[in-house]
Amino acid sequence: MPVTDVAIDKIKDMIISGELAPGDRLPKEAELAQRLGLSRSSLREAVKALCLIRVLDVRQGDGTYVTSLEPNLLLDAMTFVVDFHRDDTVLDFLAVRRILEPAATALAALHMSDADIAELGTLLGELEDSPTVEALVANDLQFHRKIADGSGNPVLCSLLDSLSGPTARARIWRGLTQEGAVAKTREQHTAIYEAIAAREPELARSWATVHVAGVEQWLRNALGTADDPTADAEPAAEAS
Amino acid sequence: MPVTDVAIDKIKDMIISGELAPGDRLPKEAELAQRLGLSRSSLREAVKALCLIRVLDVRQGDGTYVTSLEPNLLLDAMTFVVDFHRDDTVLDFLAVRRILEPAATALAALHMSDADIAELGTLLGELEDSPTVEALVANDLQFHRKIADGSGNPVLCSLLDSLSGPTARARIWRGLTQEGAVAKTREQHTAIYEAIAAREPELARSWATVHVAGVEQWLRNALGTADDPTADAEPAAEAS
DNA sequence: AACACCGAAACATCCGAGGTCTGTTGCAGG
DNA sequence: CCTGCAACAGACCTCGGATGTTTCGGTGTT
Repeated sequence: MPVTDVAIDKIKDMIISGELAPGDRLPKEAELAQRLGLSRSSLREAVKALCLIRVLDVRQGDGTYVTSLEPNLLLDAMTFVVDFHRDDTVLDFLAVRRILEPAATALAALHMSDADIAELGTLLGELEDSPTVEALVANDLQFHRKIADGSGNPVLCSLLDSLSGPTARARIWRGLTQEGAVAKTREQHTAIYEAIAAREPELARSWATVHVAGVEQWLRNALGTADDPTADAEPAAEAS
Repeated sequence: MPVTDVAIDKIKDMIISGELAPGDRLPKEAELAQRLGLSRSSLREAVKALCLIRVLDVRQGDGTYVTSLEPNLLLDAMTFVVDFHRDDTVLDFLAVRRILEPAATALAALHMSDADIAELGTLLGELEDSPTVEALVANDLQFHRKIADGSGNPVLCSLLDSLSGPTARARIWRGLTQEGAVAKTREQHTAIYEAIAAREPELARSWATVHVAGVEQWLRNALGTADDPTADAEPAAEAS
């Protein structure tokens, strides 16, 4: 095994064993390199790799630190991974979201504070009648993120965040807006909000299921009918 | 932004744009370095990072290749991330698994082939009466993986695989065996298997829920109930 | 007390020289 | 003609040092 990989494991072990706690500073490059028995160059490769997945945080002129290691930070790295999956496996990712989102929404109906619910309502009102695609995406993202956050489970929240990341969403929205499904989506968002406000987890879950399934159905038709993206075929889809 | 990070993005873009397809070989280090406008050392850091998350695959003496980019490979990297979360957030991870596992089991009841179901049954029979902890963990892992795989959704499968990774499991099992819950677990596994074999998705889902919830409940008690105030403080726990 | 300057510490980047592994090529033997 | 072995070239691996940049903290001036 390459020395760099060994170094990655060593550092990982140092963190897991508790020798390095979140927020701690690592020994300086030269020192740590000697201690692990390799050159600075190789050590830097290891550090860079751990940096990509948000385990370490290097600050030039200061030092290298262990991050907070909170779930949202680490799962965040998954966004990067999801970016690599575009057309082919989008439906698989969406299917997972269809499982998680209703569950998160139900949990949110139980755990969200009144203040957070109020903010959720504000969010709905902020959207103009004819919003730009960018505003729409941003609002949609915030709405679902707030609900996920309201589930009280940071892992679930981060996971959903990664799945519905900014990447795949824009394209979907663009398509949806072209078919004038904005109104329907807004209705569903409102319904989800009201179910949460009424503290009705099962109702919230159902609306969330309907909501995600609608997008899924639409997407399935959009890229399922044929590989030809210009084929708009059935405008139906979406919901019913 | 550091040149290395720029390089990571550049390579990422080259892959996403299709310039580099899965399985393709990258230009040699020196060449790519010049093309991206940085030194070989810095490029190597970028490559190493992308290697950690299974996007690239370097083979000494041969060259650097883009991996298949299949979901299982990329999500696999999440196992590495999950390893960093031990005692504190295990329950959050388990809660997510409690959402996904029943859904996957229900899907498996619908989609698994008869041959795969037969293999699942074989797996159950392979376990001895008084297995070692290692054998138990291995068998349990295989059982759930096979079901996840049977869901037909590779993303869901990989995600579950990461969540129930080998790390957190061993400890849980050790505890469970000490309380003699092995028999109960085996019963539940059998029930799940029979529900799948009978093609009863809802029954399979319920058994899976019961199964995971049992582990969750046990773990919650084992770790100390004082964590979640909303959690029922019933001493009920898991076993009978 | 507030601000500007300066130097030490630490990371960022680059370079060039060996080392090691892998796939291929060419030759000899069957 | 096919097979097996050995040498070769290509590509990555590792190293250590030199130089640039950024940050932090101490110092002196206003």
